[in-house]
Amino acid sequence: MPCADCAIRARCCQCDLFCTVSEPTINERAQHLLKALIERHIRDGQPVGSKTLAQNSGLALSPATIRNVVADLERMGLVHAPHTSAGRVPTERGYRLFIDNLVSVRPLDESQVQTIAGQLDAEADTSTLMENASAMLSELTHMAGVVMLPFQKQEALRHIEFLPLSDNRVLAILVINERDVQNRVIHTSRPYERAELERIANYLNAQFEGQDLSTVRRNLLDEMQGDREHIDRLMHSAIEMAQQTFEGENGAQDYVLAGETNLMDYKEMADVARLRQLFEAFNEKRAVLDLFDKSLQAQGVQIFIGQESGYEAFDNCSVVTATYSSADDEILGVLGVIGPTRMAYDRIIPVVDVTAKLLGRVLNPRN
Amino acid sequence: MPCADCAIRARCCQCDLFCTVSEPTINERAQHLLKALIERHIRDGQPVGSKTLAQNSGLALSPATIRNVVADLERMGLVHAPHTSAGRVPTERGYRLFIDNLVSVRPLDESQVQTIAGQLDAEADTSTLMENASAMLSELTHMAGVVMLPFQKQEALRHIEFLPLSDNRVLAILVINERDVQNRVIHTSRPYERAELERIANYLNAQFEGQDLSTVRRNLLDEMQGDREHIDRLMHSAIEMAQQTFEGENGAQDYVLAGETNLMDYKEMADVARLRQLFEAFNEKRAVLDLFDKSLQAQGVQIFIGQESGYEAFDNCSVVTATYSSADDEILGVLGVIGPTRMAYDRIIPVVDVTAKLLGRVLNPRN
DNA sequence: CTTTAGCACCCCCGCGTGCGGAGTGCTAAG
DNA sequence: CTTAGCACTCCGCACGCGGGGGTGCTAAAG
Repeated sequence: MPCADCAIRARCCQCDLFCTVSEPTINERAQHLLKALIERHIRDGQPVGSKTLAQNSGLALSPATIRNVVADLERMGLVHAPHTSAGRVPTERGYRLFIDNLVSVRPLDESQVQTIAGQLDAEADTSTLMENASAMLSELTHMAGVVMLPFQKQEALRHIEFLPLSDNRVLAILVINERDVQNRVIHTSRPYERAELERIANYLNAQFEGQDLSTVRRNLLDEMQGDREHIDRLMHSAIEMAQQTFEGENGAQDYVLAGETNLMDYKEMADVARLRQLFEAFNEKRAVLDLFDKSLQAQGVQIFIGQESGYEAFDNCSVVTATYSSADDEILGVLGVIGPTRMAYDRIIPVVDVTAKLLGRVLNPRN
Repeated sequence: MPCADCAIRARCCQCDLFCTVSEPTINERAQHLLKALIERHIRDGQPVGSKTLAQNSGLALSPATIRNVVADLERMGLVHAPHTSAGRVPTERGYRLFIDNLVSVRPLDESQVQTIAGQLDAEADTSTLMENASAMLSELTHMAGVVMLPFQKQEALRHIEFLPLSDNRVLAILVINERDVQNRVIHTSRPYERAELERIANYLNAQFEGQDLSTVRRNLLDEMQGDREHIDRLMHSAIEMAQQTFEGENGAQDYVLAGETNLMDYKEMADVARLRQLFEAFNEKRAVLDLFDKSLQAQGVQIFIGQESGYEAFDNCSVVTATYSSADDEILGVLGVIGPTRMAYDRIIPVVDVTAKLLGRVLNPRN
């Protein structure tokens, strides 16, 4: 059952990656009750029982009736009772359904949007901007904010330069895209004179200037594979050197994290061992990067609930991401927040959404 | 009472900053017992009672006698009983006395030193080196490792390069001290040709390579006042910029933190609220930087116990720092570890000490 | 067939109680 | 000064108990 009217573009029926089980039909009333139950649980964190639900759902039903319905929901795996006689708590599948079909997102009013926009200073340099965005996300949501650094889609080699260091080491300086300068130390098989390095650099500059970095890499490989009799030693070194230089250039992505400590306030995160796991994941970065990478595949807001992320560290967490894009709708990167699964999605989603849009807009004037 | 034979140069009697109360005389036996008590407590984290102490101290004394002595220690504020009938736990003053006079540091054996040395790769660039050092500290001690970035005392201009950008902008690239690369966009009053920029760079390189930045700047100013023709505003602003960059960097010190999450393992850190405070302090950096700044005043190992640090976030923590220095004993920076006050000082102190020495040695060949 | 009231049951939670263990301070004797 | 003995204190733990919130089932009502 595709959810055509899926208000937010969440990872759901559109992709069969997570939603392997097709939901059995679930009638209007049950949906309404599930929604009320989840909203209630999000509000106070307690298991919610039939009585509260009866008073709270807006439907004129007796607790007994509600018990029957909720029992169905439990059979469907949408809610779960922590113990025999407690109320019900949403399961991950329950949250999934809620987010895909039920949640009523509360759009931000104009003044809030203005506030966010005001925080994203167009004048600041990129990394400061990312930090601000991240800090803002974490502040607005009281959770951890993450902003992945934007891709440099076209990495045109602008200039390359080598400087001799001691001990067979050479400092390579690459200028990419007008203003990005990278430098790294490479180890060579023999010492090089400065003049020699200059000639190598000249050759590479003449040959490759303006080309995309990946193209450069490919071309270098080609040249290596050809006959190479006519390639003199100089050329050979040039290529060897360039090869080494570009090898490390795998576009290692990175992100800016803020407000992790906010997470320590939630009672569902009280377990120090889990907390440690989570913070270690933040440090290692791999999990977050992988997850954000997945989010790149579709534009807009996506949500990973608990185990959907595939990382144990995020087990009791939800991750809400949104891509931010350039004016011509090219995706530049991803941002988002990480918090306990029990989060106020109706507020969080628009915050992430709007921040992403505004960040894209601010980023736009630049290259 | 100055402790002339203070084994490790700790913040103690030498400076009256923290040690305001002069210890009443405390006899040999009491010292021995205090030492045994603290060592025991460090080992198992439990309050230690008279019986354990009797069996453990090596002195042939009955529990009753020991009780008397320990009661004295309590009156002196060196130990403290959590409740009426528990054993004793060292107070901060107790730890202070222990560290200043009693602790028997266990020097690392040669193989351990070699291991550390092996991890500090002299080939790596500075920031990687700092990260490695920090990671190693945290691993060896199972606590949080901190390495403050070294000061750049002498800033020798190694190479300068200009690249024309669009719109009267020029990208200046400076290589300083072998491997530090700085770059910035400079706005110029008129467009420059590439050839022209090359000429300027060549001139600057020929003229000033190897000189200290401030010297360069002075010389440039001199030249500007004299023969105007050769000197370009461009050159001037390039050097100015380099200077700025470095000033900015020196002012805002920074550090590399590793293994914070280790701290989550200690049961004395189980309180999530305190943990949060601590981690926020790590993020804000101010507290750590201030503390490390204080450590710069004296060479060698220093220890801040609990409230001595003056920061609430470190209340149940101790900070063990050591300065690392160049060959000519000029202090380059500080490193250290942060952990619960109940830490194995006899092991931690030499680890920090040796790491600092080795880091200084590795850093030495450069600049 | 659905909804509802009633009922028995279940389980968590907080509270008081009692008990054993560990350690102390005091006292009096060696 | 040191030590044995003793009374005392306090913590931690297990146990039991009662109340509250909530459930599932059943049977009656709509």
